[in-house]
Parts: sequence; C-alpha cells; structure tokens
Amino acid sequence: MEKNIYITTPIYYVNDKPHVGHAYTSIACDSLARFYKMLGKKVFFLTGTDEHGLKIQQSAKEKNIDTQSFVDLMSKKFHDLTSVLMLTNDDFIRTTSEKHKEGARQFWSSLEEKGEIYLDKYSGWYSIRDEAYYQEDELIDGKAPTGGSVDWVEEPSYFFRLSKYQKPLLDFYSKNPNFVYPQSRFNEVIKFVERGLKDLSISRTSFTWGVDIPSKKGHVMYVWLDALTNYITALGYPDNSSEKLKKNWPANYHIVGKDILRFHAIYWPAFLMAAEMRLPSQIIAHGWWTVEKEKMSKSIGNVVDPIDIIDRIGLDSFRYFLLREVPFGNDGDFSKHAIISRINSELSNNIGNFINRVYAMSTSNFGNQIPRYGQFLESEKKIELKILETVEQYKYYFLNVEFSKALGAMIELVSAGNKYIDTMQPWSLAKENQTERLSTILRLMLETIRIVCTMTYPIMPLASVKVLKSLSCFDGDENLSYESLKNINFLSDGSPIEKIDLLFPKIDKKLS
RNA sequence: GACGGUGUAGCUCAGGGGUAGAGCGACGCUCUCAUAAGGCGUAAGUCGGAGGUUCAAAUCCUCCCACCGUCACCA
Repeated sequence: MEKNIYITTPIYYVNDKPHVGHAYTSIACDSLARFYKMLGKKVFFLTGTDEHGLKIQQSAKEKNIDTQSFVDLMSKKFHDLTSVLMLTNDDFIRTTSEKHKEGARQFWSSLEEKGEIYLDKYSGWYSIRDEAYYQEDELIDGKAPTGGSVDWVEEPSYFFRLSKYQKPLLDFYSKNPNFVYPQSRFNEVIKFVERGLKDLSISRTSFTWGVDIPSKKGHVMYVWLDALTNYITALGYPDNSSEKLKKNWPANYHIVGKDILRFHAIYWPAFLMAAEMRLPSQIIAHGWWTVEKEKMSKSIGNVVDPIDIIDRIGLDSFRYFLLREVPFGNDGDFSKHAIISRINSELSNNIGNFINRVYAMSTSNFGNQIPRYGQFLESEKKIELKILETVEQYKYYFLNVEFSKALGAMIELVSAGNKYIDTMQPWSLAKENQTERLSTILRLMLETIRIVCTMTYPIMPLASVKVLKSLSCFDGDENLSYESLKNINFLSDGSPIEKIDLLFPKIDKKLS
C-alpha cells in the first residue's frame, strides 16, 4: 500500500471570522496538494476548525448565544471559505464533533496509561485584564509587564511530562535536519528545547468549554492537546486498524503560521513520542501579512476579508499574488501597489498578453485549428531546452515549498516565449506565405502556453483549466500530469482552438 | 540582556575571495501579432561603518552602528 501525501492546515480558531492569513495558509496547502496530484501521488488534504477554549466560551456569552450555536456559525464561515478558495480538501474536521472528542479522549487515556500524565497544581500570577499568566520574574513592581494588576492563583491541573522529552526531541531534530522549514525557524526551535523543558499543564478547571477528561470530572483538556490531535482523529484514530490512518499517517506537511510553530515542532512531536506514534515529516512555518506595512488588527480596522478581495481581483489573481509575492516563510506586505504591480506586470502583460497574441495569430492564419510542426531549427531547439529546464526547476522548487521561485521560473519561460516571437516575427512570415515556418512557430508557442498553464494549475486552477480546455487538451483535473510538461508534442494536430476572453484584465481600477 | 539573523541600484532581493547582478520602477529606442502589451538599450550602488588577512574582499576575521527574530503555556 503506497502511503498518501498527507497535508494539513492548522485548524482555525473560530473566535473571529477568516482573514487573509487563514486564506494564505489554506491556499499554500491546496497548491501543494494539487501539485502532488499532478505528480501522480495520492493526496489527503485536511483542514478544519478549532472550537474550544475560554475565549470561545466568552465570545459566545458576549453575543448572548449558546456556545454550540456560536461555534456552528463561526465554523461555517471557515467552511464556506473552502469553496470560495476552491480548496481540494478531503475533509473538514471540527473539534466539537463527537468523532474528534472521542479520539482526543482516547489519546489522553493512552498517555495516562503510559504514565505520561500526572495531577498537580497550576499556579502563577494571573492578570484578569490581559487574560494571561506571568512568571514571577516577569513582574515589574508587583504588576504585569503590561501594567495590569495580578493575583496569585492556583488550580489543580494535569501535567504532561514534557521535560522527559528534551533529549529525545533533540535527537530527533539532529536526525531530521529538515524537520522544520525554514531553517532559521528550526534553529530557534532547537535553541528553545536546549534551554530545557518544563512539564506542560494540559488541563483546566476554570472553564468548561472543552473536551472532558475521561478520568476526572471538572477538568477539560488544554486546547492545544485537544487541537493537535485533530491531525489523527480526522483519520479515524483511535481505531488503529483504520485504513485512513494507515494510508495517511504520519503527515508529510503540517503547514502553519510562525506563531504556532512551537506547538507543532515541540509539543506535538513530544505528545506523539509519548503515545508511541510516528512523527510528521515536516513542519512548514510561513510568515505573516501586513497591510500597507501595518500589522493587521481589528483596532486599526485594516483586516482584509479574503472574500472581499476575491470579489475585486478574482480568485486566481489572489492565489497567485499570495504565493508569488513573497518567499514562503517570510513576512509579506499586502498592499494595493504591490498587488496591482504584480498582477498587471506578470499576469496581464506577460502571460495574458502572450496567450492573446499567440491565439490571435494562430486563429487568423490557421482557422480554429492547432497548427502542425514542421522542421525544427536551432531557435526551436533552444525553446525546447528552455522548457525542459524550467519544468525541472519548477518541480524542484515546489518540492521545497518555494512557491515564489517555482512561479518565477514559469514567468521566465513566458518571457523567453515573448522574446522568441519578437525574434521570429511570425506576422512577417504570414505576409511572405512561409506557412510551414509559421505553423511550426505557432505550434511551439501553443505547446508552451499549454505547459505554462499546466504549471500554473496548482496556483490558478480556474484560468489554467480555461486555457487547457480552449486548446482541446483538458480531460479532467485528475488527468493533469507533470509528465505532460516534458512533452512538447502533446496537442493534437488540427484540434480546435477556442477563443477565450481576456484571461487577466488589468486590475488598477478594481482596487482603487 | 543572551543567542541567531539581516544590512548590495529608487523598491524587492540574488550573489558570496579575482574587474558589481536580476525583477519592478524611471528614461530612451523599436517591432506591430497582442491587454497602449512585447523586444532592445541607458541611467543609477565607494555592496551599513572602521580596521585587519591576502597579489586580490561585497565575499574571510575583529570591532562598531542600525534593523529583525527567538527566549513556554499568547490562537
């Protein structure tokens, strides 16, 4: 049984509606999933919502609705977004679902049976204003660093023996030097663990909205323990004979925001070691988006609603911008200027116009039929070489989750195509009735378009499929293949070319 | 404060001992098939600063300056 490529987003906390950051994570995962499918792999792609915790309970109370209705409502917003973004996720897990809660409890019991959990007291200086605990040495003049007053509080709590896993984790890290991407983040994780780990408080008694602990009434599970197990409960855990679990676990990619890296790179592996389960292959931490150089925040009121922006510039452009603008792992700036300049120059002027000019010449000279190849000269061989080179780079970068570079390679190919056309001057050949040359050149450019639009499929599924259909070479998403990128004789002689509307109109006006 | 990273053309960044690179932007020229798109070209940097090693340093070493990240229970 060949293992599937298992890709996950974090489960999103339903305290607020989705913003561009959520969309970003999901789109990255989706593009990766689509790419792997083109490689011929079976993929399982999971996303969902995290619905427990004190904050949720409070938010629901403020809005005067019962907690379950509140999370139903909020979760739906995230679920709706999966279709808006055209995610190809195979499941959508909710932590309030019975199957998840049962799995989480079983995970807990398994840790408990193995002696990895013990009951003690959780204590610290608590600031009501900040809703946060502080260490003794963090206090300034007996107050929180934020200036809020603090009280000493103690509550009974279960602890996970995290301290025990310092050495095993460090060993694991050194044996798996690519466990965390990017490397700089991995270094931070390693440093953190090297400084020593304290046991982790993993239950709360101060609120009730969470997964009940099997053995002790009044305790609910610490949200992170609850949340992280979603990656296995979605696969049918604790049923170890579950086909889904066997085929997918361990995960190939947990893609997360940099803010929650620690939970995925330290706690989660430790939990799994304790439960004697296999560890995920790679944790990918991406950066954050600012908006016009400002941090996104409700108080500034600059939170970008993905649905709103998609209404303006279209899904493909949105997905393209996010994955192209910034090296994956870095922070990015979601600015009007950057979006317009990126979309207009690369999508409209480069790709869009390229397709348009080739289509126009093809249809005016050869009717609505795919022209045939004649003899190849050096100039054509050079293009073929460029294609093969590009396709290799594209794959290399994609496998390294360097979306931006993969797209950069693709754009370079389009530029080479544009240049080739200018050099060949097919419009002159048409006037001179050099039909075979003309036919050869246009066919090669149509193949290039096909290849480019197959490469863009994981990022821009709508536009890609539209173009491939228009070239009579689309046979369903599931039949798109990476292999076809290496074949410059893929289209069928004489098949129809269908005219298409402008693929990427300029977007200046839509954003102003 | 400790540890790590970054500082290269107006902007975003690549390069990493042997006479400074790309994309975008600006400016100029040009084809006309095309979304006033494409192609070609020009300008622009004493490669954060100061020392040092070397025949030779943006590239290695030391110090300094500036900025960023991490330093546990914050979704």
